[in-house]
Parts: sequence; structure tokens; C-alpha cells
Amino acid sequence: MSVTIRDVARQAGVSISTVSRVLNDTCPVREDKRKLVLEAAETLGYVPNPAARSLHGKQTGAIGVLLPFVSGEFFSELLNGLDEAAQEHGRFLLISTSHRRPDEFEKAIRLLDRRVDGLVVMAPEVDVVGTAAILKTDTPVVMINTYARGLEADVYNFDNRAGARALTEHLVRAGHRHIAYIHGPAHAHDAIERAEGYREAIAAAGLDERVVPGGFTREDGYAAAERLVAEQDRGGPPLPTAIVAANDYCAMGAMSALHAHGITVPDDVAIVGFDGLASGQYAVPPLTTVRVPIAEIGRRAVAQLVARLGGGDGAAPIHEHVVPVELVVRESSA
Amino acid sequence: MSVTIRDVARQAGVSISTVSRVLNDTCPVREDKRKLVLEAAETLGYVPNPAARSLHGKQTGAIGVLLPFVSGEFFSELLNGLDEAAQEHGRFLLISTSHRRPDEFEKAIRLLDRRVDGLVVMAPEVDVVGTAAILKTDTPVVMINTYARGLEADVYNFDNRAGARALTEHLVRAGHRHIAYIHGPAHAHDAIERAEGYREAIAAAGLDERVVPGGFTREDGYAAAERLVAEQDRGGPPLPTAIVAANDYCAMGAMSALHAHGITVPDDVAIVGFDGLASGQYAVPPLTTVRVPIAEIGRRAVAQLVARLGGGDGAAPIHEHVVPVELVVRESSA
DNA sequence: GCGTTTCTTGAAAACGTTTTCGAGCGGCCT
DNA sequence: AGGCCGCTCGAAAACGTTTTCAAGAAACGC
Repeated sequence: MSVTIRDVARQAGVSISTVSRVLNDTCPVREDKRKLVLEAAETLGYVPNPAARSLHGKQTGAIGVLLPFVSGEFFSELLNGLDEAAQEHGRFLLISTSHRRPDEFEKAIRLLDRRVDGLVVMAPEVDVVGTAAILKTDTPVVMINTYARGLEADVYNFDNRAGARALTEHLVRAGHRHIAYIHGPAHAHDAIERAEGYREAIAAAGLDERVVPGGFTREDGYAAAERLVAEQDRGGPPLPTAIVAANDYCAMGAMSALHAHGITVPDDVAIVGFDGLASGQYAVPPLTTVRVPIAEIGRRAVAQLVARLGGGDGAAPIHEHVVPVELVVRESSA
Repeated sequence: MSVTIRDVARQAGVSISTVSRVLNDTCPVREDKRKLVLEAAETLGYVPNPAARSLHGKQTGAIGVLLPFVSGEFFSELLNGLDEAAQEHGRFLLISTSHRRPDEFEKAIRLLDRRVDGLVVMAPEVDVVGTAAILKTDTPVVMINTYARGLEADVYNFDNRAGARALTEHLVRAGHRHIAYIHGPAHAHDAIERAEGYREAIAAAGLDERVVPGGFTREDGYAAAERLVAEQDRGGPPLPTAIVAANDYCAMGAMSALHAHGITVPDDVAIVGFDGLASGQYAVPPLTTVRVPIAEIGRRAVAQLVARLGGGDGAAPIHEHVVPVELVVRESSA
């Protein structure tokens, strides 16, 4: 069995209450006893039992992370940021994924409820976050990249609309007149916002919009580009001279498809992505994109959560926080 | 406050012991009471307090994951597998990262000790896993991609040697006589094993080996390829006609550097990687590599852990388990 | 019908902490 | 000198469960 507070008390020759007080320094304790306790705890290698501690209403030391799934660079980058901040604040990350439907989501929250001190939630699919599910729990919640209008929680969203507008305007400035948008998942709020930004820029330039269905994976981008080529071959509308893809993976898939058809990027068709993933930088040709501070958002989410847990006072929920993004021009649109 | 077992007992008109017995079906309980209890628990939405439960020596329901860091596709793929299996067995993943040094590692294990039922550890740096640290705890441990000779734990390692040998032999068969190896991190056991496989194949073919320092990131691969080009320009040894990179990221970085120097892959220089990441498939040109079943290993690690937790009997630790890998030939070496 | 076993159930102990309550004790004021 | 206060600290309650112990009731064999 492992060493308990009782062992430390016996070793130091004091009561268990004194040990608890010293280790949490909740009350003043005379210096000599204090020293004895610390010494005993050190030599015995005492680590408080987290279950017992949290049973008494204390914090658990864990932060729950709810994600739709874990894969790809976006999530690994996000986890990176979350983890870094968690580490810094001495917390653990309890991750729980594959919540695509409201009921799974609700169940996950119920199960996580007393295991964590706070929740970081990312649920880009607009219909997943039932207001009910989140509000039912009294654990503080910070949301990332989630449509959560009307919820009492911190929300950090990227400025998808401005980013897509910047990308489209960049292509317009380069002289393109036929610019298509490969859409992301139909219900993903970020993909929808990006489509809106694209539409705004297209309208402002007096051009015709062309939105084709796609998705967030390389396979989706590949398929979408294939369809564009096939439509032209069938005598339909000609291939656009530039493509705005819903994200970087989608863009890279599209590039791959064009490459397979002997179409050169950017000479025949310019392509831009969204997210600023590391792999876009090393793509051939390097991908023009909009860089979003993914890891940074992860760090801020955890920091905000911890602040609200600790202080409780000065850290009222911000309602929505739109995080600026940055256009990065590379060869794929040169 | 949340609903406790006492509330359920009151609602059902029985004692708390009966409720506990029904919910864990540990003893036979008369059918009518049983039904009452289940009903009460359902309507009240009762979820047992995990802290109280694990305080009594019961399992915590969490599996700890110790990683050197979280970033890149390898880890996201691994997490994917771990998560899938965890979900399936109704467990949560408690992740803890950035343990590169033995002392951090030891500390992390101490902190995680009573929070989790079992541990999945990946520590490719040979000197990180102090025998002491792991053996000190009595939580079951499964290791992945870790050099752990002499430890009483399940270990799943990829067949790095055979993979590197297969890659090198493939290049030899294609007619290459000058084949270099870009090494990974100097102390990473997988990079070392891959170097050994490369050396074996080179020796068997009667060729001269050439090992240059590198690493596991795209930046490392880029720098290594730059150095190879620079050496030739300075009148040193000529550029090899083929390169075996320590992993896919390293290979893609090298490709990017060669591309920047106007050197064509595979016409001027053939390149092969290791890992079989999705991004290698979509690279231009698509990357020849060795596919390792990353997610699958994650799933198996968790499954093995859960089996050992539940049964306790038939699941004795396997000492080392070498997982076969598969050569995937694509354009980068054609 | 009585002792014995089996089945079902409630009371209470245990798990390892934190926190409240109260007691002892020395110092300060009047 | 006596009473009050503040400081330090130990005893014990509380947290929500599981599990052991024992008791009551029902069933069974003689």
C-alpha cells in the first residue's frame, strides 16, 4: 500500500490535521513542527491521494477536453497548446472524443462531470452543443471554435469570415476572375463562416461565386477537385483559375488531384487553404493559407479556465472572443 | 449539489447498501426492489461519484498516457487508436506529456499513480525509462515504441530494423549505389534500430554506408539535405542518388530542400521515409515509406491493459512484441 | 416443531483526505 | 491576579462510496 497522511503524521510526531495544514498551508503552524512535517513527507515520498482529496469537494486537478475526434495536425496542434498550459498550471488533461451527436455529447459531459474541474469543449458542428447539455453542469466551460450563441461560457472563435475574405481578395488582386470555393462539412460553423467571407469578397469584386461541396479531409479536397476537372471535360463550366479550399487539408488534397491530371499549381490553377498547418509550408508548392493561432488558443483556453477556478472573482465569462488570423502568401497562389 | 446514492436509496425506499448492490450487481437482490432501485436511479439521473468509488480501492476508470510530447501526425494517429479503444472499454484517457528526462518521467508517474488504473508509456529516448521509475509503481504498464529490455511490462515495438532493411534493399534493387541515411535523434532507440537495418542492407549489397546526422522533424530533414548539397558544392563527396530518411517528416523536409535547390525527386535523387503518414501519400511526389500500424498499436495497448485490469489472470505481461511493418512504394523512389 | 442452512437486507466500518470544533496555553489589559 | 483574547493544535465529523458483519426471515431436513 502507498503512504498516507497518517504515516507522515506518525513519522513527524504530530496529528494528521497538522500535516494537512502544513501541506496546504491553510493555517499558521509553528516553524519547528512545520519543518518536521515537510521533512517526513519528503523522506516518505508522500503524495496525497487525489480521490480522497476531491471527495471532500476539493478540485480534482484534471481538465476535461471534449473533441469531435482526434486526428490530423489541427488537433495535435491544439492538444499541444492545451497540454503546455495544463502542464504549466499543474493540471492533467482528460480527453474524451468522438462526440458528433448531441446525445453522445450530453452523455460525455455527465460522465466527466465530477472527474474534472473544468471543461474545454470544441464542437464545430453547429447542432451538437445543446444548450441544455452544457448548462446542466456547474463545471466552468470554455469553448473553442464552437458556435455557442446565447451560452454563458467563454468562447474563442477564429475570425473565419475575415480570413476567407482576405484569401479571396488576395486572389482577386492577383487578377483571378473565376474563383471557386470548396466547402467544408455542411454543418460545420467554421466552414460556413468561411463560405460567407468568400461570398462577401466575391460580391464586392463584382464576380460570380461558385461553391462546390467538399469537406475537411485531403480525400474531400481530392474528390472536389476531381469533380471540377470532370465537369469541364464533360463540357460544363470551365475549371476556375483559382480555388479557395475550406482548410489546408482540403487544399492539399485538391493540389494532389490536379497534379495527377497534369494541371500545374499555381500556373494553371492557384490554390489557397485555411489553418496554416506546418505541412502546408512543406507542400510542393508551398501553400498560401491563413494562419490561425491554434496552439495559442489552446493555451488561452486552459489559462482562462484555471483563472476562473482559482480566483472565481475577476474572471467572469467573456461572451465571445473573435481571434484574429493572418494571411500567409506562398507559392501556391503566386 | 449532485444526487448521491443516499438520494436514490430514499427514493426507492431501501438502504444504500442495496442500491450499491443492485448497481454493481455484486449480490442477489429481490427482483421487485431491484427494479425500484434501477427506476429511482434512472429518474434521478444518478451517476456514482468517481472519487468516492476509487477511494475505496476501486478502479478510477482512467488510463494514463505518458508521451514525450504531442505534435505531428504520428502522435495524433496514436492518440486516435488509444482513444478509440478507451472509448470502447468505457475508459478515459489522462494524458501527460513532455517527459524527455528521467526525473520528469519519474515525477509524472508519481503524480499519475493513483489517478489511473493503468499506464501506456511511450519513451523512445533510450535513457528516459529508468527501471526504477516504472517498477516503483504497481499500476500495470504497457509500453509502446520504447526500449525496455529487462522490464516486467508489455512492450510493443515496431520492426524498425526490418523496415529500414526493406527500404534500403528496395533502393539497391532499383540500381542505386550511393545511398545515404539521415539519422534521427541520436538517442532515439527507433532511429538507432533503423540505422542498423540500413547498415545491414548496405553491407549485404557490398556498398559503402554514409550516415549523416538529422532528426525526426521536417526542419531536421531540410537541414540535413542542405548539408549534403553544400558538401558536394564545396568539392566534398557527391550527392547520393538515394536517401533513406529516419522518418517521413524528415524525408519530406529533405524533399523540400532539394526542391528549393532545383534538384528533382526521384529523377536526380530518390527519397524514402518511415512511418507511413497520411501526408506522405499526398506529398508531391508521393513518398515511398514503410507503413507502421500506429493506431492499431494504440488500440492493442489499451486493450491489453484493460484485459490485465479486468481479468488479472490470463493476461500475463508479454515481454516484447515486435510488430511487423510494410513497405509502401510510391513515386519518390520510382 | 426445532435446529440448521440459505437468502435477503440493513447497520456500520473503512477508504484518505479536509475542515470544523473546541481545548490548552501564553500574553495582555485592567 | 483574574479575565479575555489569539495562537496553535488534536479529536472528530464529513465527503460518497464499497464491503463486511450480523441479523431477520424463509426454507429445509430430521
